[in-house]
Amino acid sequence: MAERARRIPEATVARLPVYLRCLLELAEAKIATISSERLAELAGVNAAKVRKDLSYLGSYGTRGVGYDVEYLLFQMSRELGLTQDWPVVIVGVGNLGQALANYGGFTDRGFPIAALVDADRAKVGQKVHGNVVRHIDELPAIAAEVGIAIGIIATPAGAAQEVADRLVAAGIASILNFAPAVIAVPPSTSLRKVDLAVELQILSFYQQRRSGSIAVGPERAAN
Amino acid sequence: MAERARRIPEATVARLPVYLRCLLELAEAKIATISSERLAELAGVNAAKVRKDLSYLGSYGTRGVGYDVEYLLFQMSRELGLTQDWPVVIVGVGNLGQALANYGGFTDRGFPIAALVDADRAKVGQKVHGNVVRHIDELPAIAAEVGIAIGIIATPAGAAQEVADRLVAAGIASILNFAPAVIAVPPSTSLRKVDLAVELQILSFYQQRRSGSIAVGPERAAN
DNA sequence: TACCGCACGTGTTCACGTTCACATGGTGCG
DNA sequence: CGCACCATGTGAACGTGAACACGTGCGGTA
Repeated sequence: MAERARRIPEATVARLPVYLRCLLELAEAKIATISSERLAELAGVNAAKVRKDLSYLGSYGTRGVGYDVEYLLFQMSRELGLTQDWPVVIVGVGNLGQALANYGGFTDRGFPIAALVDADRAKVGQKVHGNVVRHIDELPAIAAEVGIAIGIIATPAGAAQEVADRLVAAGIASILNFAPAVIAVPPSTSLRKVDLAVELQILSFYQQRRSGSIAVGPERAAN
Repeated sequence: MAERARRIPEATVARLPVYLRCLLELAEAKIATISSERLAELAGVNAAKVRKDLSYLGSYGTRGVGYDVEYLLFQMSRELGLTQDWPVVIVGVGNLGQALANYGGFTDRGFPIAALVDADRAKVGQKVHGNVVRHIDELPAIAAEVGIAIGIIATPAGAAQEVADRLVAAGIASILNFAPAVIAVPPSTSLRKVDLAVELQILSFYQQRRSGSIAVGPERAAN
């Protein structure tokens, strides 16, 4: 609602949720104030980066003192859009899809699983973690019913692009892709991907290097 | 074995597995030769980046023609260390751990699940996807038995750091962390993380921006 | 009320990765 | 045998993000 015109670098956006989690832990431990140095330690980055990242949100710290945990939590939640729930639909009720549905960590953090859909009519009607599986053809109807914000693709690679197209057509503008495939979406849609095989292959690369010759490696995760 | 002294940028390493997957598809379709432009399209990047990335591996292309799919596949597999299997241990046999064990996609791609361990003795002895769950205290013994290369942390956040310490102590130098927690490892250890909640919160940020004011968003995933 | 110390906020410097544009050299045709 | 075409490989420009260092302002103390 305010004049939120300031641009936040993508790299910073990716770190905000990590800070948020640290702040939640601090709040739970009844710690009222935190310095950039200490927060940096918890988040596994350096202090200068923390200060710069937080400065994009506004000047919420107090010089000579640090940041008020509760206040920063509030501001950050607001900025990340976590003051409201964002209903999620999971497409694909195979191994991964079911695991995600059963995970539970989503609903807790403001991402309730509003629907499960699958292309296989044999799976339609099954109950997974309290949700009935519906057919993917119903996607537009479901999206309209409950205002679904985010679609999670948990299908085999071959189906991923078509599912993405359907999600976009249903008006869903945020997609998280678990399928091992590159998919294209319009510029107005946000797309993120999680590919387990890719992660393992990256680890394999450095492992290989370590065994083969003089040690070279990335010490820190680069998400 | 060779004088593999050239340094490959981390960003490039993260893209190699994607190229690899595209090449596998091409090989399956009996396509013998591929241009950087076409490969770029498949991988969802631009052609210049493809050429630069591939040039780090060596000069494996032919000017005026393109890249030989089979040959490039071979060279890339070698570079990524995929000519051998890398046994994996999954720590934590909860929802996520079981899903990963059942997934199957790992073994196919050269990352056989060699062991499952958990701290909960009630779970020890259970069978998951053909593997018997063993106690985490046995980790050093298991690691020595089969040469385990990679450890996957699928525990709750609270246990993650201790598990990481134990993996490192057992001589495992590559870790993939699914727990929603920041963990520290020695510089000689490779660490990558996958955090589902973080991914959703990043999507939430852009979704929020889109609803609130003039549309701003990252069109492409940035892994 | 004035001074001192401390931690934030930020302008600057530096390194990395991306993009561009073109020289290079291989292929095939006439 | 030579020429024209074409896609690779790469140096250089550009942009973004990381690291640094210091100015700034607030709180505490005497």
